[in-house]
Amino acid sequence: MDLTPRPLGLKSDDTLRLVSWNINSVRARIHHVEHLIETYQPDVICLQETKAMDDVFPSKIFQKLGYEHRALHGQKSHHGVATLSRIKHTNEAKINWCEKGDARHVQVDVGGFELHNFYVPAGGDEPDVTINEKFAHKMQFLAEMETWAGSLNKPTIMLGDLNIAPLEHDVWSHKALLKVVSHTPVEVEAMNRIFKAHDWVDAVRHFYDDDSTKLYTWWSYRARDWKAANKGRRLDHIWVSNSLKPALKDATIATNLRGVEKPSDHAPIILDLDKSKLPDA
DNA sequence: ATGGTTGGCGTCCAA
Repeated sequence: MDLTPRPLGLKSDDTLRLVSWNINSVRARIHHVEHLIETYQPDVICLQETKAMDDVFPSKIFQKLGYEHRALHGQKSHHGVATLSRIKHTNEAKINWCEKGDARHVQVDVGGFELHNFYVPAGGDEPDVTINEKFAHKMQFLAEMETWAGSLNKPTIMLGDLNIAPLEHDVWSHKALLKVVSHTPVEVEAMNRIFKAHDWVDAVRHFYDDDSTKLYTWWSYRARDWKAANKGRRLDHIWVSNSLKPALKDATIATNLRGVEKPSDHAPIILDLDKSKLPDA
């Protein structure tokens, strides 16, 4: 079975290509980044779970590959996000979600929109806020995102590892996962509230709008054969303001990068935007 | 079948 939803067409000069990828350690997988860049030539790369402080982030390698503009929000051992760009970005900022000091967000202005790169807490094993502090943290994070989304007043793209698979066909088995953190109704409802708090478009599902199409971005390391089992979940997302909808060109999930040696457990997700239909930068 | 694997300044934790 071919897991790639649909290959992207050749990248043309009028395309702005965005990638979001939970890389699970940027240092362990720097060659995978090089492979991603060779294959797709993205203009902007948003990474999550970089697991590296800014002083050990492989900035020189990205510089050499043409990503001169970097917004790093790193943390030792855990979390960490980074937005790397070939085009100039401005107004770099970080939000301290849940007042925990975790490196789970970085934003920039680029390409005529605000770009927010997120790593939402996974939430632990037990979907019960009264006994699982990690799940309580996840729910609080989502509540803060709802308020944040309601306050947006510019064309915005938000993306990253949101650690929720909202739709029935965003998981391999809706029924089997109803009580599994990432697909519980309480999480999906919280995600839907964020979706309603701003005029969002789910930019990846937009190109596969037949809701019966299974789309996954993550496959557990624990499966003997991830591809054969194909018990995936769509945990990674790109949402764009409705005002940016005319610029949407194509999207895909780069499952080839889940199949390489020592892969991340997440595949990159890729969005192509029509530069001529974006607001002036 | 409640297992299984991965990365990190790590000898367990979080994912």
